Amino acid sequence: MEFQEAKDKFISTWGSLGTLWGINKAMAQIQALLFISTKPLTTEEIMEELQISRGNTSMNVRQLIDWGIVKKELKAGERKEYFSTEKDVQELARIIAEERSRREIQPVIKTLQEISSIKDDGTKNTKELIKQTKALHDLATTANALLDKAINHKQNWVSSALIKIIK
Amino acid sequence: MEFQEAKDKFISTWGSLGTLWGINKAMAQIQALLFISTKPLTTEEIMEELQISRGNTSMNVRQLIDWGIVKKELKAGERKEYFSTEKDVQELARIIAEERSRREIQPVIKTLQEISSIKDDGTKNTKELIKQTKALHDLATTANALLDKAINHKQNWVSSALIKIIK
DNA sequence: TTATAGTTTCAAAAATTATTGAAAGTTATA
DNA sequence: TATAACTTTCAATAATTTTTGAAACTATAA
Repeated sequence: MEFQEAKDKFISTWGSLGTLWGINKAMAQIQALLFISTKPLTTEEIMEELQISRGNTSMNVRQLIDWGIVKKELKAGERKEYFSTEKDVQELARIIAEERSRREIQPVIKTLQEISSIKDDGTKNTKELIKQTKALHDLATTANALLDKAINHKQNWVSSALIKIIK
Repeated sequence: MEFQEAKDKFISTWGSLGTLWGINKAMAQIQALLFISTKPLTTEEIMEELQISRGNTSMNVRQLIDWGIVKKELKAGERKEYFSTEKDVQELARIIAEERSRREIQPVIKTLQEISSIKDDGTKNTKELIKQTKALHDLATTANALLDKAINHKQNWVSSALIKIIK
């Protein structure tokens, strides 16, 4: 496998993974491109490399900035904006986990909480609904706390968590 | 909030969560419906409750069975098939985590492994590609091992893992 | 067998989501 | 303040994904 092939494969693998995570293809591909780039890139360069339109590039770069994964860099004496991504995988994982918790897990926990607090009218169906949503609420809360704890141990959390559990 | 409203809210919350996980809406809603049902349901009942077509119901129930989340039940003297889902949240989480690992994480690990093993031709770009894909490969491998360890501690893994890490 | 009660399949339609591209907007500098 | 260089917006279009529904299929019982 040559460099170009490997690079394309990396970008497309990351791109399709993104879809699975609720991140769109272009957004994931831009991040992938920046992740293996040796220097910050301009909108033009991203468009050229990924063969996507200016509008698409602009919108998705903004979203990556929103997520806190991509940073804008300005070069002295140049009008163009240069973009670069977080290069440290641990930090990248931390940011993604945190955003996902905030955007997805926490709202669900809140809803489960609301549902599980409905008035128990004594019927079998209501009892089952309360019981099962409570169980999910507890699971989600615990899993989220675990994730939260993990992502706040900035350095090497995965390895240290692993060691603790495995042994 | 009354029972019916709570029930609808639960089904739609679970449905939209599913989308985020690469599971389609109907599939997630069927699972949600079964999860709070006090008895196994037939195709007819599912169609009726969720207002979806017969074909849609059939295909998505099959997928849930494939995932190992839903089981078919036959009643003596009846031709109809009844469906029920795993009711224990811990076990449900275990199955979902395991399936996601198998379907998504493991193939990506394999691809990252392939990409990071390309021949180093000494150029800066190749070196960066190798370095970054290796780093991702290591992270994914470790995270996956952690998940694997966790899901194989059938009982109460989340809580016990949490206790170990928090203290 | 044949009728009946059920399930599955799949091409077409509908719904959703992503992408384009050109116009509008912004900002730096001459 | 005018122009050039660049970015953003957004309605229209394209691509993708989901859903439908009717025909094909399967199994049981009379």
